[in-house]
Amino acid sequence: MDVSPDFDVQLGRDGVALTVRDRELLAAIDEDGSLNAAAESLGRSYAHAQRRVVELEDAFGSLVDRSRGGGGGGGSELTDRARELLATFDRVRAEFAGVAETDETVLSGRVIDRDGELATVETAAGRIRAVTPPDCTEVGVTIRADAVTLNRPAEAPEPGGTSARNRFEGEVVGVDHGETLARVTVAVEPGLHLTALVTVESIERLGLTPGTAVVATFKATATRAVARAES
Amino acid sequence: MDVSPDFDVQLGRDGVALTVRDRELLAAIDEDGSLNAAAESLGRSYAHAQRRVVELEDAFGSLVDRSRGGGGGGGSELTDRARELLATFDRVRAEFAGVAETDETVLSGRVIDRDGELATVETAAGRIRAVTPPDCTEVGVTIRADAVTLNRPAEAPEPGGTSARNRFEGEVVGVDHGETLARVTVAVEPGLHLTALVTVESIERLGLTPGTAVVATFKATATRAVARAES
DNA sequence: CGGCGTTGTATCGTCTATGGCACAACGCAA
DNA sequence: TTGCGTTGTGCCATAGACGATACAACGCCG
Repeated sequence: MDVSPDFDVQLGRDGVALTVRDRELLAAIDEDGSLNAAAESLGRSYAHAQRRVVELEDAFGSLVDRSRGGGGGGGSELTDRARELLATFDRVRAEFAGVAETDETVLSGRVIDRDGELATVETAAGRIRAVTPPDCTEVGVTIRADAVTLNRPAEAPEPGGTSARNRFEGEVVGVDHGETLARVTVAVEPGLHLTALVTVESIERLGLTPGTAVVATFKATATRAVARAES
Repeated sequence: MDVSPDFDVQLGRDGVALTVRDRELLAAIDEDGSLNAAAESLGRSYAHAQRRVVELEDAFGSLVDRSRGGGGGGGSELTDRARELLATFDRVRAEFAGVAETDETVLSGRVIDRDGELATVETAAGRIRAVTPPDCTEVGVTIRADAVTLNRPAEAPEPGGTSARNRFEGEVVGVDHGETLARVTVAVEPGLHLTALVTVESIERLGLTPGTAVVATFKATATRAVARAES
């Protein structure tokens, strides 16, 4: 169907949400040294920017040290708290961006056992442990490519020795080289592929080429199931 | 600082974005069998709902089979494509929700080597391979708890045998039991903790209690660095 | 002491998203 | 043929977000 997932991040606190727009504003204040110049350089109204800063400080605490009068008329500067806030915003945004970018393999299956948030799902590829919402049996299981680690069969950890609850033996059927990252397609059942995102360094180290036998492992806590329309 | 990350998902296509609101609308149409009743039950205006459906179909193709006149005056029904769209929307949303929920450990460090998207970051815990944006040396590395797998030292995969590029030996210092999931805190350096999200099943299987020696591994492709303010 | 560029504050106009409403078109059933 | 509940369409009202403008307060500096 070819849709592109997109997202908006916000950092919430006390009912106020710091959005991308706010992030830009704070960054511009940091850059320009004054609330006025920041609004100007962003093409926004000073009045609104000022009100917004007050609003944000109401919820997040002191963010901008503002002073009026004095040499040059005054100016503004970000507090350490504001910088910290920007940093966590960027971190969160980077995480989300990672999710939006990396592709995933989706398997449909049926919940055959459940224990709180965790369920065992029977799929065409075998049984998968995944985080599952309550009250659903027909589910789609999504496995993000960056969550799948590939191991040489001889050195793959035994199920009892690792916290990776899902383990599938398979054979590499395709390697899609990027510059430094590569998508590896692993056949775990005839006609059933799992894709893993690994570094080209790993490709070379493990000697991954079509035909190579590998063991793919991924954690139950990194695997999510969602209810599937029973149409 | 105690902020709560939040997000809005959308599925984009041809410049139109299918939002949560649209998802609700389509679901209501599916439920109520008519566009009219759907708008009613959602407390929205029919006019706007109808126009929105047309807008969406402009971008996504046929979504709602609508018929007017006839027994009961007509009615509407979702197409298979619409159902598929809802399913992928839910999957994407579940992925994002997972990211927003699971906590992460953040390490600050310096890029000491770089190869395209991938960089080696020197941190207090050691060297970490992570996906890194271009043009930054002072970075914060974030490691999501659900991306960290714990292994028994004896059975931990050798660096050469796995695609998990990051590997740290440490000692369990805390286990925060949930119902079926648990957060395990691992000290990889004195005073430097890494948290992993694992199932309680794994806790028992690996015998994880404070003092247990473990090897924590996580993939470079699941680890992201972001530029840090050099204040 | 006046100038200057800033911060604060109030008010107004605009744009956009949305609900409210009116009315035509439709097609089956009584 | 009439009634009915739906879809389709146009127009207006409302609310919120935001820019534009104006003006007071501030405090160093020449």
